[in-house]
Amino acid sequence: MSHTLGLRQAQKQKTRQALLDAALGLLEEQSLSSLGLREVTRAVGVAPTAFYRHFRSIADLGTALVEEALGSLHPMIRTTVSTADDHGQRIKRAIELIAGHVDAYPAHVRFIARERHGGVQPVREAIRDQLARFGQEVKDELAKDRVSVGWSEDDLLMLANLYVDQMLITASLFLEALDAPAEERDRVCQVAERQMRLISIGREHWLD
Amino acid sequence: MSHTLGLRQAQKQKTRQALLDAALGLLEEQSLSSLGLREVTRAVGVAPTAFYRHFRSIADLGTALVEEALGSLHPMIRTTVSTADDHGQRIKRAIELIAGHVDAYPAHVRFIARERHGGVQPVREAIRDQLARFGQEVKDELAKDRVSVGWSEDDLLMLANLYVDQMLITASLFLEALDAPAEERDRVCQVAERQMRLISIGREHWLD
DNA sequence: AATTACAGAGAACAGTTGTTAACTGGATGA
DNA sequence: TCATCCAGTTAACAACTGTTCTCTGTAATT
Repeated sequence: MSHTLGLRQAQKQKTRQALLDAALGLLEEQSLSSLGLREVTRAVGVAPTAFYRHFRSIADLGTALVEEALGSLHPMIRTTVSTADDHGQRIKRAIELIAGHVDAYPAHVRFIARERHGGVQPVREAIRDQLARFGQEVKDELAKDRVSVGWSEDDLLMLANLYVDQMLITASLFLEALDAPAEERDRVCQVAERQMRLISIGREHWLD
Repeated sequence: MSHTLGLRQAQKQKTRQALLDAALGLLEEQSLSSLGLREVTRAVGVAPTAFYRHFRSIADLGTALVEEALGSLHPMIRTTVSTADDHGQRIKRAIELIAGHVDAYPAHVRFIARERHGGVQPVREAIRDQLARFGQEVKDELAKDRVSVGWSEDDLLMLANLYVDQMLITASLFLEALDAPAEERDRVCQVAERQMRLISIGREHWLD
């Protein structure tokens, strides 16, 4: 089942990706609900009507961006949470992984943080669904840990979602500190690590 | 120093408030960066140009909304955190207070959640400043607690900000559950309470 | 009673927006 | 080779945007 994707489809996917990239760029200084279809096509250098060959609407493009930003992140999360080494080290690695991801894909992170509570319903729902998946996956990994014996399913999911939210908060802080001096970035790093540690301590004493 | 506010100024403040209210209403299904000046004046029933008598721009109106939504909340937070009774009861009261506030001012809460990471810089900064104030105030109250002896200033502020973020997350969850059946709302309530309790447990064992 | 200040109205401006329809030209499959 | 498909173009549409300038009526001041 090889699909070598003829010249036709290849070019189509190329402009589709160009539209997504241009939109993501424009969204650094505005929200999705104010992003214009013509604005996007103009940035790509293509006729406004060409937009409809790829997306029904801006909201549709938005949900595609959600998939692009979060879809490929699931394996990353799983391995990070599951890898079992020293507790303190694990937290440090998680924080560094978040920092690295924000460095590599700042626009994607900004988009998710911005549109999670943004003005476009379908996009909010797409993000909510993805984050719920993250929650389930983190829960599954936590369940394997020996610290989790005696925990109810509900409590495991509660903790998993707490971790997921905390990751997003941390990512957002790193984003704000992107152009800040190194000392500021270090400070954010330390605060994030301590918050994560405090939650983990709460986890260890949950059943007392 | 009495200022009985002549007829003139009284009427002006009235339309100003009408503009704020109309904007807040329109923002339930879009973001600030897509809110139009004419849209707001039309909703109030006033000429577009009248807008400039009250605000320089939509961003300016946005920062006024931030003040309206968060400015009067400081005393509420202080007393809630400071009141010293049974630990479990304190958390329950805090959650109920958040739920009540979301019920009473859903549009304000939505506005803050949406524009905290939204596309309008001055508004983001206004919200960030207010939340930083909340963090400081919570820290001040936490410092008075006997559980806080031996804590560094940095760690106290770290914890305070963790609480503040958690309050916002909780408020946002209540908002999503506003039109949901009572059982769903109860579920949200219980999850929020447990997350808050887990953080508090982490706090108690922080110095181990 | 006469003058000033000023909230709001009205009209006009150059640009912008989403969406429609009909069209073009090169890749695709028979 | 020829007919078909379809990504992208062109042109046009009514509706909308923020902002300027000028004007009006009435409250506030003298």
